[in-house]
Amino acid sequence: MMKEKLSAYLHAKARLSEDEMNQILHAFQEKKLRKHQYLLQEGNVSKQIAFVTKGCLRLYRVDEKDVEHIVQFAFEDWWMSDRESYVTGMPSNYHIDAIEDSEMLICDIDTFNRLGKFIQPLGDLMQSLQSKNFVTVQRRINAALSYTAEQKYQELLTYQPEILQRVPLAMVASYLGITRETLSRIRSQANRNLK
Amino acid sequence: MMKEKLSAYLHAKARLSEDEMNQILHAFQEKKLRKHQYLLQEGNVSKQIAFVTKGCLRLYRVDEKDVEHIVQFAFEDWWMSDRESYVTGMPSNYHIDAIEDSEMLICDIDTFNRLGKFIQPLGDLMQSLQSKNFVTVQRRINAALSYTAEQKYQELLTYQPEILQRVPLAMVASYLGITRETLSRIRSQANRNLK
DNA sequence: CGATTCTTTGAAAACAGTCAATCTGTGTGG
DNA sequence: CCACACAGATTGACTGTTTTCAAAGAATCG
Repeated sequence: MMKEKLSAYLHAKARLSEDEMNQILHAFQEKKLRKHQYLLQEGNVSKQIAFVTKGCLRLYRVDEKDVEHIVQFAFEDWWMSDRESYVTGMPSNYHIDAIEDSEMLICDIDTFNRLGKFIQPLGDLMQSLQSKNFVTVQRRINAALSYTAEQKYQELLTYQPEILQRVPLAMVASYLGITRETLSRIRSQANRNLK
Repeated sequence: MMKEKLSAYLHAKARLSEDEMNQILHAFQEKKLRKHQYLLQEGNVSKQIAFVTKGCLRLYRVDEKDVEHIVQFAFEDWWMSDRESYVTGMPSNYHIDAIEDSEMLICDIDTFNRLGKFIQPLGDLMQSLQSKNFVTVQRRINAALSYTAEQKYQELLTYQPEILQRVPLAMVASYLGITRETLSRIRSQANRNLK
């Protein structure tokens, strides 16, 4: 069931032979998390990549004052990993947990990279995802550095409305780098302006 | 002279045969820019990648109020391109110009990618640079979203002091997403605390 | 219901931005 | 060698936005 989802996803995005597809699917393991359960805890070195088939994961950092800062969400058909920890080989500064009951497929990153190297279409797909991700991230930097709270909210509405529809507002605020109170005020003001 | 710099750089970072090295060097063209001259202007589609051999380039966006927001600097031995415009194929929202008299080698991105695909060590190098860049960028997002102006400055001191040593403070401020006045006040206060 | 969890609202405080003036250093032309 | 212009940096007073803290109001779930 989970593997069928990944298979459908890969089928839609890359041209793979039956053999290649099986190789890839074979490398993944199923995993389920209930709401609030962890995939990764701070202090561990992360060597896994997850493909979400159901639910939603979040990647976040906790600062000195115990405030959470969400870096990324991952819904169905999205990939999630702590790339920073993987790249640096250092223990992770991040947590990954499920914000809904979720199902995912897990693969060791080294294994996955090897697959990407030997199976061209998979490598190309990953390359292209990285590029798209880069654009998202760059937009995010721009927003964080130069937008007001209100502009950040508008940008989210424009480019990632699915987040707003799916995630508690307190987490949206954390993702935007503002407080929940500020987000709440912006929204109520935006509503008033509509009328 | 410029090509020797690139050659030395590649030699240090990747194992390339003489033939491969020549292929790569051959794809690049020399270019010089005086201070304030443009490599890329907003509204164009960018298809080039630059390897800086001397001086310093900056990539920046200009907002509705004509305020500049610097996304990235590139000193000697750094790469610079407007990846967003390349990935999306849309006209660029960014400018690239020289903030010192600079020299660089230019290559068409498609050509360069093709080289990376056929010359494994080059592809691997680029992959690894992307990964490192990813970590930098992620740190930048964290800083932008959750740090005070002072913390951002401290982070820059720790992780990218070369920027501080090289670039006018007004540009440092723009890179940090704060005003030059605020940066100035932070610095004078930091000095006072030292005594 | 009762108990979390999530969201909203209000008032005060902190932080950074804006505007305007001044200061500093560097280089150029007389 | 001086004077002036210019770019960059600093300072002060004021304004505005966002955070903080505290409390209360919805919504959801067993």
